[in-house]
Amino acid sequence: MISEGTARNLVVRAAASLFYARGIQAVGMDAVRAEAGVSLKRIYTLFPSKSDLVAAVLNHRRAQWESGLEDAAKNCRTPQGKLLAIFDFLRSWVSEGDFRGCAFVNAFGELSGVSPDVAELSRNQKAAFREYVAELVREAGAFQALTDYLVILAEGAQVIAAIDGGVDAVDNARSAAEIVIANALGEL
Amino acid sequence: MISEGTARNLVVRAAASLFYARGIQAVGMDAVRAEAGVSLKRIYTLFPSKSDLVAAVLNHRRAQWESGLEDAAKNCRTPQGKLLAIFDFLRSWVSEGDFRGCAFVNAFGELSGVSPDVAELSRNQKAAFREYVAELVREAGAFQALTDYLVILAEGAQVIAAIDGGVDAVDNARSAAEIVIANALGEL
DNA sequence: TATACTAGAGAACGACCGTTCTCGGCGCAA
DNA sequence: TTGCGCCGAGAACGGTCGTTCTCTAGTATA
Repeated sequence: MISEGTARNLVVRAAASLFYARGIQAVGMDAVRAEAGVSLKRIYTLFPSKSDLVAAVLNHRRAQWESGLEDAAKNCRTPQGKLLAIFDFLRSWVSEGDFRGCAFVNAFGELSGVSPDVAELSRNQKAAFREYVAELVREAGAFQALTDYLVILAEGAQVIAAIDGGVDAVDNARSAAEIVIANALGEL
Repeated sequence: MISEGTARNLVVRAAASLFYARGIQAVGMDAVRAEAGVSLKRIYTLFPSKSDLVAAVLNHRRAQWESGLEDAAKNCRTPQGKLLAIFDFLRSWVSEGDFRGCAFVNAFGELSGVSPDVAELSRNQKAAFREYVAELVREAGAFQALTDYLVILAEGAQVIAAIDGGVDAVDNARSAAEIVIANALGEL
């Protein structure tokens, strides 16, 4: 039999993929069962309700996002480079083909009106991303407003890339980021 | 009895408000009936299915967005002023209190995976907004990449404002817009 | 081998939703 | 006044979903 940890992973990954592709409410627990290859009974011992599974999926997404960001920043030496690496990471993610926007933005739009938990998880993820950017902006010695400029560009790029279906928005956001970074460092 | 046109308006406005507040799938047709004060039978003669009502709501949202944009631009003489007026319009909308992001972005995140119609209506709205910005950028004599910078800032501001629940993101986006506009006009 | 336990497959259950139908009442034409 | 047609209220229907239950089969232990 599959170990508990493995089963949990299978379920979270299957649910993450299905929720992301079709929306959360459009995916029934039976579809998760079929995709994960884990029985309904098992799923319900791992996650007492669908809401708990949704929360686990969002936590999984957040971990993915954060490790992706750090991987992209790893090879950059300067804070400015790490800030621009955000857009390199976005570019590779958007290029994967099944890109459909930020999972937190989608979940927030679909469920924040009826699920305070989803709303809070989304808020937390955005706050954590903002703090990640803020720290880099401090290291770069730029004024703090740059933080919000870059966060807004990154979120806007994801929205437009999802709806337009191309990678152009990310490249454009990166160009705009270069402009506001240069401006914030007094290089213009 | 209520005239057909009036009933149609009542239904679309009620549905727009409920869909926006709670998400589309979370709102049943019976809730629309209660909010609009129009019988289910009547609703189904006006809109053959819920999908048709969703499409009507999105068209209504698009008209609202476009007239709001034009109202905000009306008092501005220069193209640059009209471009910045986008963020003034966003500011007043976000400040209304029940703001929960762009209805098209929310609908896209919730339904684009299962409804090509919703996906297309969202794409069309974003394309129209982009064209509105592009025309102003042409009039301003700036290079065309500015169009995408501003569109991305506007969308990002809406996402962050929705999740954070404040108006700051819009003000920050406006500041960033001023920087990229000045840059595009060679004023830096 | 016999037994007790466990897990999976899938049926079952209750709730809800989109959509249609029924029924009772109101207005209107002759 | 009488019949006719339209309307709203709400019941009804078929389907789906989240969640639980049943039944069967396999396994480990004594």
